[in-house]
Amino acid sequence: MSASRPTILDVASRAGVSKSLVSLALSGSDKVSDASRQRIERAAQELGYRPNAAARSLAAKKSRTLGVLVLDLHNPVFAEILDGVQTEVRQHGFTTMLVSGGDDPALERADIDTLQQFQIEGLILISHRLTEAMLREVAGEIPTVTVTRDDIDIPRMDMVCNDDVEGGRIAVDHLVSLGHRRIVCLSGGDNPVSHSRARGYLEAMAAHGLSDHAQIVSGGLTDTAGYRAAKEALELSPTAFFVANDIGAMGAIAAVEEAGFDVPGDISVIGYDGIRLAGLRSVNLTTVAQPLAELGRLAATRLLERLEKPSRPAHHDQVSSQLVVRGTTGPANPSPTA
Amino acid sequence: MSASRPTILDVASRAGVSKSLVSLALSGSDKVSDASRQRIERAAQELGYRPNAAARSLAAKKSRTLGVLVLDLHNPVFAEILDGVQTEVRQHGFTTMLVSGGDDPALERADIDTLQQFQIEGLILISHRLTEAMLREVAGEIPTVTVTRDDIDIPRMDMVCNDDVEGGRIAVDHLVSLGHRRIVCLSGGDNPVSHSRARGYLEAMAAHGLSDHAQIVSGGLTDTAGYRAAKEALELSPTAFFVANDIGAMGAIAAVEEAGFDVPGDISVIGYDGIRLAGLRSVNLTTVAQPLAELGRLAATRLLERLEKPSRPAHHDQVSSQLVVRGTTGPANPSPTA
DNA sequence: CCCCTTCGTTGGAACGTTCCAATTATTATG
DNA sequence: CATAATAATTGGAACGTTCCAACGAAGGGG
Repeated sequence: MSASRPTILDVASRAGVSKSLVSLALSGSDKVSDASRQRIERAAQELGYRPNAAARSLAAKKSRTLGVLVLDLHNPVFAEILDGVQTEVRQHGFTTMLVSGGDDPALERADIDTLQQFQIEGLILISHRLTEAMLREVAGEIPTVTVTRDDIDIPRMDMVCNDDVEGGRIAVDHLVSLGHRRIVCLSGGDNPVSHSRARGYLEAMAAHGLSDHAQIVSGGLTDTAGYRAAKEALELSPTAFFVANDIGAMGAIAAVEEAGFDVPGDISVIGYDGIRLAGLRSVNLTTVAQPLAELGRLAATRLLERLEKPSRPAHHDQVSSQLVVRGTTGPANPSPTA
Repeated sequence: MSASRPTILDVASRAGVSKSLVSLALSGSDKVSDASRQRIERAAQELGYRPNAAARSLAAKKSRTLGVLVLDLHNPVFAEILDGVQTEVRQHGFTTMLVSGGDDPALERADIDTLQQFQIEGLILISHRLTEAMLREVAGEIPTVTVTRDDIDIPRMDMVCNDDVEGGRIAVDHLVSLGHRRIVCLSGGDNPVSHSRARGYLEAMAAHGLSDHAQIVSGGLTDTAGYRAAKEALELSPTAFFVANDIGAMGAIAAVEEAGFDVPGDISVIGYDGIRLAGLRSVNLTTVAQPLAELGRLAATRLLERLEKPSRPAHHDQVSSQLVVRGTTGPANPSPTA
């Protein structure tokens, strides 16, 4: 019937020392005698003592906690980035607090607010929904690193992202090498990531003298968005789709097959991200794979570095993607509609 | 040069009132004059004041925060349950703190520790990795509700789960109605969820007089686990697989197709969960769908109720699944191996 | 044998909030 | 117009921790 959780004072009295010494011992100070340390540890153990993070963060003025905001927990791509973040963060003795964001910038801003109320020391944004103004505001208040966007230059804000323009080019190069010319880009909508990928697409199309065939249909980054965009884009009688992300590509394939076409026999589809799921034989999606865990790891590293040295100039990391050829792309079929 | 974040005292002095009144006003007390309230709100606004959750939780002895532990962020099934949790929790003015759990019980236990340090008021466990002893310990310390497990009866611990036994039966009934007899169960391994589903499978097989054909191959709840289990189970020359979850089923289909069989022409595959992704035409998985968001919503509701009335006896909710017939199941092929 | 250093330990202030009891301002009542 | 009742506001204690200045006890050097 433990009235309430034991505090440091309970531990202190049980060990027969002062609360200060308990604090010292539990934080691993070297100026505590072995005898005391042992008694303290035993007392803590016996009482099932667990430090109160609220009190700690209040007194120490630091929380040893990092906030992480992700765009959409439904898309496994974020889980894979998160893996990288977690690994790195844990190694440094920090805790992460994860929020998944509502669907619009205001909600997302509110989530960051919540995070800040918990006195997080730094913020990792794996999302691009925030407006530039909001982002500036946030980055001004707290060390921030954004993952997956490279469109904004904010003084103290680190960015780690994939070279999405290059990725777009890689996708197009692959399709062109298979003989495709009517390649339609199913963009992920109005956000920096999708813009860059679309830009890479346009540049590569131009480089191949296919500017006349370049067409972008704007969708979103979910399966349904990919499905709808593909359905619409089918009107343009393409021989291939470059879809802005893997989950979207899976949706696009669904639309293509539903319309009675074969992938890749009639229409090739290439995605972007390199989520594990897409590697399954039954999905077997050709894609432009980002080093996802590495992206997360790097973001955590940069943030941790900045906590050490807050005034350091902004670091912009860019990692490269790699083409992963699987089963959804193949030689161009001259008349897929037939 | 904002030395540091504004506190309630800054707001108070700017509004020309005492800190107590600010506290009152900001918590929406009705005993604050309109004039004061307005001045306080304006001052807070202008200063960009954000309450310090650590201080608040310390003083109020409650954090208004719920902890959520999920088994595996890579499986979209958890995101869908989480949606339900979030909706409900937010409506009640609570915040949720999400941790994703390491791979083993000890790590998961450590994650719960972290959650507890943050003084969460209640815990939602969407995981079944904890040992019974750990679970008892945790549930003894903090109001807890577990989702997706129904194997343990702990005094104050609420449980909400799907009727997995019934679900297993539904799957088998469906396959049998299509003429299948050599139905192999690809179980999700050694955990309560998978056990129940397997039990439903066994019961239904028996009910149909197919006990002789009942065979369980143990795998896991990931795509790769499903893939491996299917590969192994192919030796048993089945005409259908009942896989313990959708992601696993996707892996299983990959294995089946890789072995040169057609789904569902040669071998039918039915999954379990009803994740949105599996509804995509390109996946088109027949499955036993749980009401995922509802599961999450219910869990949150029960937890919130318990916070009101901590001594209430444990509530065990069980929701029903529904068969969703899509494209991966079809009439039995008498000799798929041929 | 005294003083100085070092080691181990301690009490108290501080962190930013909530909550309560106490105080003051305002309004209603006879 | 005094008094009671009510409304609005306030200061101070408390929450559980960290951190700092200060303390006593040993030990070493002169």
